[in-house]
Amino acid sequence: MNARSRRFIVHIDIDAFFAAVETLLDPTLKGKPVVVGGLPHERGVASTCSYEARRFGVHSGMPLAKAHELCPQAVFVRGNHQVYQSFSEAFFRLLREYTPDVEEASLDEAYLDLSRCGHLYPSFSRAARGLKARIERDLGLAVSVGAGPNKILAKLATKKAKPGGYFEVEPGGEEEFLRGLDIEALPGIGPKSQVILRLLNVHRLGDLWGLPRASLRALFGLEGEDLYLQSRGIDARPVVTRVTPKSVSRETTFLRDIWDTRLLLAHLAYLCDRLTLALRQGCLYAHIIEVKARYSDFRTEARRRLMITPRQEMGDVFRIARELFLPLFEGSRLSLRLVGVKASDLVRSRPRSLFEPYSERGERLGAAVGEVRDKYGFGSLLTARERMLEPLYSLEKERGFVLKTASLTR
DNA sequence: TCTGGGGTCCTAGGACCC
DNA sequence: TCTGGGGTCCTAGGACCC
Repeated sequence: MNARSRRFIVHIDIDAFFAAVETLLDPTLKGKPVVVGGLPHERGVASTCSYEARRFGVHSGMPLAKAHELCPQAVFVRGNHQVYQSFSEAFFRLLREYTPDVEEASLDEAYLDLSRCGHLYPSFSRAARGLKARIERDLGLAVSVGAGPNKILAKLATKKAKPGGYFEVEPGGEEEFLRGLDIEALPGIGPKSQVILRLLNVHRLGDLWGLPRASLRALFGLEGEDLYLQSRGIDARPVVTRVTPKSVSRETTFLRDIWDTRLLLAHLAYLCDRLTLALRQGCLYAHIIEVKARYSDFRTEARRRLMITPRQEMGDVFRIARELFLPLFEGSRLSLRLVGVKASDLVRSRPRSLFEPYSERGERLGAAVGEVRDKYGFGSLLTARERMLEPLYSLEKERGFVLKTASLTR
């Protein structure tokens, strides 16, 4: 098969992304264990940690307190998502110079389909290696790159390449490559599925080949079908260049559980404000608004509403969020550790409704508020309700109570 | 150890319709 | 008067990923 007709997928992943950016911004962190996600006494988990921290057994998803216990000398930073966002944008801009067929798998992870660009690259492998070198030079961040005839093989190749390497699964080499991999490596196999598979004495992808398709289907549903195929390196999923996100959400876990309804509503308003800002920036309207509450016992409940007319404005979204939230909260006897709000079933433009006159005033107000905030920061303009949070926030900041988020003043 | 925030996708069950 | 079956929509929740 020549290079022109072969499918060639590249998967690329920035190593320890948030920690790497922090080290770039503050070179004194170089060579030190770095944990991004919060300060050790705060509620939360590590979102990223440097390879130096991993040597102590720290990993992402680990509670901060535990990370501190394992590695007290680590540097703990809260992190700054706006900075990561701008690095991510630069990352994807560079990738799109190589091909328009780029899928944003996350902030720091992408799939590229080079197949359509065969005429540009005499050797796909060389193009992939060149891309890796280019990213590292221009961004100053180490990346791992995997390549293969489809997404699953490219992704697994990247795992093999970590940290900082390049690995390619060549045609014919799939079986040998896959056989010995731990089932944990397969995306989609989380803790729950692992328990089930290990009980069946399935530990490596090769072991999975012994299970009939019907058994996997019975055990895992549609996910089982994927398991059957992906464990054999079969994957027809295309690289998708998505234009519209499926959902947008904002949520906060408080440093201390909250019981005060007024305070909770004020925070809900603040989240709706941030959410609608994101919707406006993306020119998105939501058919579904959902509110989430996590109680002091860690139980989580959500309530959603489907709307015929999609919404974007703060006034509409908050009114609905509040109507969903109050019965949820008042029905429980517990204080809350988390509130969240989510918009989904998103559309690009708002269809005109015959029965609801289009609120030009509301849209213009939203746009104006957005402009001021883009220029002077989110905290430059707050609703009266959000102002309620401010004294409380500054009052208790030193003691590290209530609000972890510094976004109010950002 | 005490459990983030932002996402995607799937499933089960009830309502409703024909 | 005690009753089917299939399809679709909607809600709630959960597994999983980075």
